[in-house]
Amino acid sequence: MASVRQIASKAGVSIATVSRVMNSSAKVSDSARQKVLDVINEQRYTPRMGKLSATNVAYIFTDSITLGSSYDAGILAGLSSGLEHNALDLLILNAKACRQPGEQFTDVFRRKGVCGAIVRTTFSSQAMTRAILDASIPVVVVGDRIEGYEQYCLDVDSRSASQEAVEHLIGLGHKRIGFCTNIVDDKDHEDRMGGYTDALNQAGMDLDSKLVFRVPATRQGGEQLARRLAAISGGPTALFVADPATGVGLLTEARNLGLSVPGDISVVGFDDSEARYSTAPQLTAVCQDAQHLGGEAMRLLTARISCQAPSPDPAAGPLRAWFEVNASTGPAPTT
Amino acid sequence: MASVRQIASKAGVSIATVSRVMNSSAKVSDSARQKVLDVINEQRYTPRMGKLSATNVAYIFTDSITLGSSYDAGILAGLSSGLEHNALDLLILNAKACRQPGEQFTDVFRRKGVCGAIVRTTFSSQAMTRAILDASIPVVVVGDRIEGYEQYCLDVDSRSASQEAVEHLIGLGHKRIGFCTNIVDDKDHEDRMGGYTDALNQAGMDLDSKLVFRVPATRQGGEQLARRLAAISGGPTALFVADPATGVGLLTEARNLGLSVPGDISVVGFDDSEARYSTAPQLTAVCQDAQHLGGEAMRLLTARISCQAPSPDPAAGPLRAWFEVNASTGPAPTT
DNA sequence: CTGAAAGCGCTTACAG
DNA sequence: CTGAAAGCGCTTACAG
Repeated sequence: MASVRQIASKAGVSIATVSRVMNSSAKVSDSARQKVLDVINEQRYTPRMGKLSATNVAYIFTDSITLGSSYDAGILAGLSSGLEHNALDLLILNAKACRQPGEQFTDVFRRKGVCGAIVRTTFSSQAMTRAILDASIPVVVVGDRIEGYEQYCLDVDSRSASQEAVEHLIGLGHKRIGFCTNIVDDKDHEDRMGGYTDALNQAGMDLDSKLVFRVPATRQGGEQLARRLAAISGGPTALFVADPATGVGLLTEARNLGLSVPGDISVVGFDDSEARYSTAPQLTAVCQDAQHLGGEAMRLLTARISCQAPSPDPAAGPLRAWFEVNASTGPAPTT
Repeated sequence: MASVRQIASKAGVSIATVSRVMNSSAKVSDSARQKVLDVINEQRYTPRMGKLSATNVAYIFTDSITLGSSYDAGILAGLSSGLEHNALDLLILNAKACRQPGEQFTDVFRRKGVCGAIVRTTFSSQAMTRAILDASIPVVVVGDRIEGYEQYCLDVDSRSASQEAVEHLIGLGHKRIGFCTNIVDDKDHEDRMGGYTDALNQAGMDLDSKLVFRVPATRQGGEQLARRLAAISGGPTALFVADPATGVGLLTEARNLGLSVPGDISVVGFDDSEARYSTAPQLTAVCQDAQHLGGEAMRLLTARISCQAPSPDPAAGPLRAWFEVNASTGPAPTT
């Protein structure tokens, strides 16, 4: 609303003095400064124009923002490690909400001082991810692989580790091996499902759609899954759960229900932090390191921002998921 | 470096056309637009002046940024819940690094479009917290209570719940009850230590400084603590561990070392998420809800930003820690 | 220390 | 669609 001119006239000084107060320039008398500050506070004056700086890295969600998950916490921790060294700050953005009517992402990024973006995406919002990729700033996509933009995508391949996990279950004699995934799809979850079907195929086993479950990727989802498993007969004797919180919730509620892991059912979880070590039993899991992923994404992004090493192939040092056997898997029950 | 004028002359158009291209205004021919875009990309042109908007909420660390902890993950999740509704975005800032030479926080906040800040602070940086509080925008402090600014501080009182926890241990017959806290102090940790000493005093027990431990508030710190406990004789038979990750690491490493919890040693942890449910044994703990704290901080801050309900007393609905008995505490060993 | 005036970088009617 | 020119909001020598 207000401008320097109005503030100046209300305060009974010139616009130059208002400007000096705003810029913490020392050469203003205390009395003049006070008059100006009073009017500024009263009018809630904020300059409408000014110097722009683009020193923010955006962590931008094309779907809803889920900062509570271990995946996002890990990524954020990784991202933040590269921040100070580069004098950058981190801005959390919701891609759906951040645009004003008719605005392009280029405009949003300029308006918000964003010089580079990490995109957190899912299948259902690929169009939006493409729109962000077409903005005029460096972008790195995590968790998905967008056709035609492969070099901007940094994902952890968990397909072969997932296959290994299911082969481990097959090797333990399990015949009915289930799979549980999130209610939202992305490339990461497709990989895990792919590893599951690869292992079944290779062993000549059929995919039974009754053994494929979908619950929200939360502790509550895992608890719900445990109750479903306890309620059905002829259910799986082993399960590959493709989300960290789901696996933890499943173990907790299984214990409450008197369902023994791995006695009654073997569980392979998925871990992107170190949750597998604190569960009881410790969770056999396909693992990735979300913090490392965040760190690499930041490294790649800052290199692009400063135009060092255009890095045509980020897959040079691929990020790998691995399979780790702990205590939640065992031989198939002999019925 | 470059300005509209230079871009215009290099592209062979007028500054008006450059401006139109920058603003996605439709009335530019494709050929002119392309010429301008080429020069802009080549020169890496970014406008130096422009419209300012202040729609960011800062989560500002006066110490190092620790986004990996469950406390920060919870707070962020809580903060983000109030974001979209208010058309605000979240900016992570390091108070030490964000100021340019001679700059005040007021200037930083204006430069970065920050209209309100949540301060994440510790004892060692109270001066910086005060400087932030004196900036001209609404501020809420979490985790500490700054003298003279109590109404801007939102902290969870864990003192009485901590006292209750230690009384629980005393009631179980423990005589040597230890306390473990972070290597960095803040009001939250002071509360927990206070509750510990309150309970000892009330029971007529002396504080033994050999039973007070300090390790980094991480899983590794907890593992280190377990090894220290295993190595000494005449150590505590019960322990109140004032940090979430420390308690989890302690349980994990204790199991590795063959130290039985609660058989050999009872452990009361601290939990700000739901970690206590996935440990083995499930952790008896003083609990707070970091996500709820973040949500309340955001509610308070947005009310101040929009000048609704000046809310003179945020303690109206106080945030409370509580004590929860699970399976990691038991009777003192009979030696 | 202060104000009138020039200046900066960008945007926007206006005329063609 | 485009440019010359006026305009906007803020900043900054300059003179006092």
